[in-house]
Amino acid sequence: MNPHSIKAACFNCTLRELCMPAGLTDGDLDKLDGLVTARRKIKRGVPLFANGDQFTALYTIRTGFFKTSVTTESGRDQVTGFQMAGEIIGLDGIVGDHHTCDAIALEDAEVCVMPYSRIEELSREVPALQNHVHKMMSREIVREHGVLLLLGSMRAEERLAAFLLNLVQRLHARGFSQTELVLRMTREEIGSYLGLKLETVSRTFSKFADDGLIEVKQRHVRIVDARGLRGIVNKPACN
Amino acid sequence: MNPHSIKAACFNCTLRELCMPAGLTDGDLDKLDGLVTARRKIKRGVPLFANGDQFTALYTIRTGFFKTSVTTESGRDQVTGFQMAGEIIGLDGIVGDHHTCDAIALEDAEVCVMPYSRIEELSREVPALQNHVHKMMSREIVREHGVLLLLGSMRAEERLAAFLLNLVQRLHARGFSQTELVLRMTREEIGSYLGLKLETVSRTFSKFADDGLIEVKQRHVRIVDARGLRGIVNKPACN
DNA sequence: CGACACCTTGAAGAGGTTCAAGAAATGTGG
DNA sequence: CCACATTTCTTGAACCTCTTCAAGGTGTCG
Repeated sequence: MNPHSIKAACFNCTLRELCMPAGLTDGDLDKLDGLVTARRKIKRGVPLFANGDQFTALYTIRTGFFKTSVTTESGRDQVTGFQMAGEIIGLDGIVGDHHTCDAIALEDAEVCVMPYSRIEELSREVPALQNHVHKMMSREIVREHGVLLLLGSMRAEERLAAFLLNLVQRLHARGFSQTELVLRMTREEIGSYLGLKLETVSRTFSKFADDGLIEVKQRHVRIVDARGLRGIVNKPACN
Repeated sequence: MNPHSIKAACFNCTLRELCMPAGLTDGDLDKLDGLVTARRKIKRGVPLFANGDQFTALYTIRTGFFKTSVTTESGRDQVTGFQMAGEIIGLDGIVGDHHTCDAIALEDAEVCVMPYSRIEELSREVPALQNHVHKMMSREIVREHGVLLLLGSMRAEERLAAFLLNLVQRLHARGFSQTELVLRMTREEIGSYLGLKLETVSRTFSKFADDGLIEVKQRHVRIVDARGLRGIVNKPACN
């Protein structure tokens, strides 16, 4: 895959506004040629990188769906996020030259490989890229703040409602339905992310369905009453 | 406060190895002159910045102790971290030009103000600084991964043990005792951070004391059996 | 010294987990 | 293409951890 084809691909990529800084000049775009050195296809279930792997690059998801998770020596396991097209993974590796989490494809996927050394070089030359990189990292920090809030202060129903609304909102931003979604992950993975057991996730789905908030059939979910879900997340001002 | 005095202060600062990149040349140090434009004293209980404040700078803590917390419109509240000397706060503000959390001094404190625009400029010129900034942000992301693991998969005793060990380890890295510490935060703030109620925190402290793991007298804690605490955190390989 | 914030402890209750069994979907190999 | 194995999901019942509510104790600061 030669650099030229990559450049053309970035230029024409429908995801550009998701993963590239806005307002780049043509000169900037020329310089950013070579930021993405390769594409990589990842089969479902396969790690893009794993805990302990040498850190060399950040990855932008072109297609597919990933989960990231951390694991302790004692076998504890925590899903830290689910990532979809246009989102970046690998930021955890910068600090220690090695990745500290696993990134596993939940469906066949393709990513753009951006060697970190190039990111460093280019962001010295292109302030818009520099700013963009900083914002990506800051965004990830703020996202995790939200998850901390969820894990630290919400009950099962609130967590799952917030999770569904977040997922569907991100999918909608990518042109998918605002009301229908297909879960790419198992109940257990949802549970790990939300700090719940898979049985609790399943039961809560059933309860939402009983209450007429959603329709669930395995991994297919239809949001029937988004307002109702939002009510569940926001209402309890009790602390 | 003139730039020269700041430069001298950074140069001589005992915290330099905590908050500055290692291996700077004299030329680099000259360039980094002007990174810190001011110092700011913050009284206990006062916010350094608050949710919604315009983002202008990052702050390195010189002395004192902070907590950061996020709040929702519905009044939900979550402590996202406790920060001590040499640590940086404000990274949450980069993505949206406004801070999304509160940073409140838990004791009288002093911070070094580093305007973000200067950080951007200087890190284009000084690769060591650029790398350092990236690492700081990555470190924060990894730190939060750890908190997600804690909140998502640990029980009360495990959380509190992990919390104490983390605190004492960071204090030790700053030259304080490995076994004795004074908590700067209330039981309620610890509880918020750990996703527990203050009563549970209090009870768990008492239990640790009964079990001979620690001695507690209000905010004074003495680690009697660090190995035992580590055992609590690591043992349960059940998931 | 008195007011206020903070901490401790008990008892009852709720929410989530655990264990268990069965159903539904998915994938595999013949 | 079907049968079988495997994974995933659902649901029930008992249990346990943490929360809630309540009261009293301790420490701190003006």
